[in-house]
Amino acid sequence: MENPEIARMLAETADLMEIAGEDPFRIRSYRNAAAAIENHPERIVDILRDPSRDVTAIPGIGKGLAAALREIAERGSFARRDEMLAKYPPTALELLRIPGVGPKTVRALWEHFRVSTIEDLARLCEEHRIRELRGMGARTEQKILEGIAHYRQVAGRFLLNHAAAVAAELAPLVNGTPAGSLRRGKETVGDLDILSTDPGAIGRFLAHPSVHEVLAHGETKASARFGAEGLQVDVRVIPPESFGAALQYFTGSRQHNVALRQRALKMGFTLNEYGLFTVEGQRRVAGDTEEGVYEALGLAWIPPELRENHGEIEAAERRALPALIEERDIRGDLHMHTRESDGRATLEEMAEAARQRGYAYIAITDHSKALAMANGLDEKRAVAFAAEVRRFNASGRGIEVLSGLECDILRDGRLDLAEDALLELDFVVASVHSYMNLEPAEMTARLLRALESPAVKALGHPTGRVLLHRDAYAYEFETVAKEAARRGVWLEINASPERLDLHAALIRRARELGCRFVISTDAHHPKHLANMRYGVQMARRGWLTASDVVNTMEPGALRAALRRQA
DNA sequence: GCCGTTTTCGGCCCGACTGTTTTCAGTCG
Repeated sequence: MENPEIARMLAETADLMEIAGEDPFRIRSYRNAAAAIENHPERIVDILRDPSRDVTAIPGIGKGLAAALREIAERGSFARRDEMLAKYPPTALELLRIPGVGPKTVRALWEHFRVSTIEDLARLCEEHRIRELRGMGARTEQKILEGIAHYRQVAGRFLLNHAAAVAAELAPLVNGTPAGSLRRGKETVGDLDILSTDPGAIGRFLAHPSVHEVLAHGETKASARFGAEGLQVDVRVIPPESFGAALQYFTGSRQHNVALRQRALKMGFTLNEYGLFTVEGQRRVAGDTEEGVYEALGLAWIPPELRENHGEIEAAERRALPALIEERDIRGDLHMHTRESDGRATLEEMAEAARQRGYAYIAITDHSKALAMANGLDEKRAVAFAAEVRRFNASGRGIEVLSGLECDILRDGRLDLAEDALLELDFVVASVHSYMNLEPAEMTARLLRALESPAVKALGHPTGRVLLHRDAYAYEFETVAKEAARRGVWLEINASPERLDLHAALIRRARELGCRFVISTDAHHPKHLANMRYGVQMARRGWLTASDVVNTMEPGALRAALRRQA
């Protein structure tokens, strides 16, 4: 059993215990243990198997949880979990994912109505029976229905990093290439397409232990759900002479392909997943490589991230596609957290992980005090932290650390910390974490006011969206982007797979308005630094080149740019 | 449940909003 699976088991048990109304501190222990295990570099089952090792050496694992872990390793579950599952059906966990529905509501639904599925809950709301519960009224029924609608809208879609992880496991197994929205770097993925020319691909795919619920199984295509999360994966076997055409076809997008096929017809060709053929005589013109298909259509090869029919075909015809930024252009990461607030590693550990990635610099940007739940820094701690960073840099560790802060933007647009303290720091990214449903005009004014401070160098996760969970907050993006450009405040492209904020369309628009960008992972753990690839992909989808992105600069140039901003 | 003791108990981040209440419970971050 792998660590993420163990972690999920503990977290689900914690959710069920919360529904049961058990001691909140005990529940937190389960959640802490789940987080510790999820992020642990070694397999927990290996540690358990080794008599010279002690699993309680992991912070957050004590005697009780160690016993539970041994039980999980032995039989795939543990007593507390079994007990909880005897009390509440597993479908109750899904109800918790509806915005506005929490553990107390789930418990009341089960005790009063024996309801634990989304379908039944929706019916109760429609029949106005929720109001039979104490403290619930018509407005609550309406809110729950809205929450269910939102949940259904995002159900069945997966975050980019999840699809990428599945692809990384399956593609080598089937000698395949991932296509589809994953290859285009779209922020969420509905299903995963993998193309292969290996006739044995389908057999090996279906034999994988995490493959279940086979939806289709033929000579050239198999379709199945993968893993506990159930991402649908399609594996297709393609004749080698058609591989390029198939890769093009299955990468999409649909709009891009439609435009490409129209172009082919005008040129006397017909394009499908098997190749590019002459209309007269069906003679094969291209198909073994993607480059060949585009070339035969008079186009430069188009990077997958641009294939949305948003002008890329015209640019490819003029040979005027931008030289898109690449991950290797990135020289540092300017947004990350440590244990000082809600991160899980130390300054030293984050810096070392960044150095191993080949970065020249990072900024440590812990939260500010308004985020009390994250143990955010006040002025005194922020200034002390800057001194600590100076000491670190003086010790010569092969990477330059900038002292920074992710400073909360308060409701009225003021910054959470006093300006003189902020000006002691090298890099301040200002972010909204509260009051996210203000009226658009008020939110716009709030952001404009935050941009006024000379201490603010960047605007963090500028729209506040959380993928599959929460929409962007409403404000006049154009107005704010223009002001950011005028003041030289950079817009963050937050590379966390849960956010990917800004998205492509806004990046492109902001660039037209003169903005510059910083791509940042918002890492809370060393392993999150690897999420940079998703931010770069989002920047590519926004047509950015390396010169649009400030953290492609060498350290000296970046320092100079930061001074100019002040 | 874990942890760190002032070492076997007591503390463990908390403030604000919403919808329902008439003093508060539930949810969220």
